[in-house]
Amino acid sequence: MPQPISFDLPPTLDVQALRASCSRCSMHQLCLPMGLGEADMDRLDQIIGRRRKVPRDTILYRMSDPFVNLYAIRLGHFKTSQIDPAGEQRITGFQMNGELLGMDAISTDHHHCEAVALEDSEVCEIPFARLEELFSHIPTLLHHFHRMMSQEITREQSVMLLLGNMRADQRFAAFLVNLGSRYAARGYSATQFQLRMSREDIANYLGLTIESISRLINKFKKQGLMHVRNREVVLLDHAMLKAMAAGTETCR
Amino acid sequence: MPQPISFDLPPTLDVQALRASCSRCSMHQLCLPMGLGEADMDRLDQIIGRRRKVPRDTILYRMSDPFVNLYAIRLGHFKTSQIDPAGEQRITGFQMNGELLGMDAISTDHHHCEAVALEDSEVCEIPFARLEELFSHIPTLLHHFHRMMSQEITREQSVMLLLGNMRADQRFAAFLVNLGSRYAARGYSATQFQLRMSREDIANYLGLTIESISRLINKFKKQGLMHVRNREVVLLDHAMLKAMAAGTETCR
DNA sequence: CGTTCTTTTGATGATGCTCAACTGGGGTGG
DNA sequence: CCACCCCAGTTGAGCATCATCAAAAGAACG
Repeated sequence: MPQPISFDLPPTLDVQALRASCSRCSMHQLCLPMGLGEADMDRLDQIIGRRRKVPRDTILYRMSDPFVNLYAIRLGHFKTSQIDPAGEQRITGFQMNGELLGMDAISTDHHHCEAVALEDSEVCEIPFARLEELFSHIPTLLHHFHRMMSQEITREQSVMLLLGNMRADQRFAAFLVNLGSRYAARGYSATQFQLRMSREDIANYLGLTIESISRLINKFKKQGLMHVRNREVVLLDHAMLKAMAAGTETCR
Repeated sequence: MPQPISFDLPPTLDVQALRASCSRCSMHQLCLPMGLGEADMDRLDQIIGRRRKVPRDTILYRMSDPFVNLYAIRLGHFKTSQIDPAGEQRITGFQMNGELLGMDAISTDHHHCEAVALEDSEVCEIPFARLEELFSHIPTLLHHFHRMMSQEITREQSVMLLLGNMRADQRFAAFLVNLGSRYAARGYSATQFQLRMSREDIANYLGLTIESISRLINKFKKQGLMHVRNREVVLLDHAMLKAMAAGTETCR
């Protein structure tokens, strides 16, 4: 539910605080400004409209909304979903801070998926038209942007492999290991973290049912692969989980 | 098997003939030069190294080859495949003329998949570093390139939906309809075409077995949805196939 | 403390895989 | 020319995996 607006702070101060600043953002090593000098980072800052708070369960953009901005996640987690041909909501990915939302919308000028915050989050709005203008002046920025788009392509390829071949236990193991490594890249623990998404979201994303996820969690627990308490997860046998994801170890 | 090299033509003439020319290519409405004027098309031509023949079953590039070029398919068909964690070859897509190969390699400077010609084909080699230089001078080209990368992202998303949810008959119907619409975009029949790939490739791509594909073909035939003779296909009830792909019609 | 939503657990069944045998077309060599 | 082989594709029987349905148990929230 929306918070009441507070009137007791001078609005100018708020606007200042809301202005994005890549150089002071902890994510600038992973995010769009990666590898830029101070001067170029400032130029990027100038086009980034504003920092925007996105409360939990809020829709950042909907399917077929006109495409204006990319969004860099400054803080928090999102899920992206599409409506499949049969009319069902299907989750295509989970995104965390430092990642970019909306790249699939470039091709048609309309969003192909819907993005929802999994917790109270913050994004930087990046007007794409202005970003493209900037590219001709900052080749480094352009190149890194291409890397990020390409990375999204390879990410989706690995999901394709997962959904096309792997069995339920492999999928779930791969999911956990993937989350862990992304947290590790952000300086957090690779083996101990909180699931920001519901079991239902996980199941939906992995092409399984919520019941299957529940059973898998139980099986993994019994085998000493992990601890789970509600959404708190500890990966106890990371090596084994990786091997299972790779299909070299099977889970009895 | 490789053809013997012919020595009875002046090599200079060959080189001329092999030079790419976007303006004279029938694919320039779909491919990279879309929307460019003559002058800009010439500049693009200048960086495109050469037109290269790729005989059937030839590997255009392998996984983890260093990334130098993108390839625009001028003629023919390709498949791209990856080795999955379990060590199996898995097909991630089928590409036809006017489409771009290699975009997934940008992120790491190495190819993530292998591309093989399904028939005798021709590609244009596009040195990516030089293409990126050109972008700062031709914004239209840059924008269209972004659209193509974005399109690849949405293509993969739809495969994710297919592999994650759809049942075997839906997958196969979707596969056929998709091929048809791509042929239609190239001025060919949407309902009558030749499969360039083996049953095995189709099965692999759709996350099914070759036996399932065989049974599906039979079922579709019996229901009067299509004719199949070897690799020759006629879609008889296109509407029904589309409905099946969408899941609104079920196949008894 | 009840209500509601999420998660767990159990029983049953369908879908599509595995394994195995068979078919048919194209090429090769005697 | 025919026998043979080889490969791609087809067909059949049995089975594993995971979905479905149903119901209970547990967490979250007012």
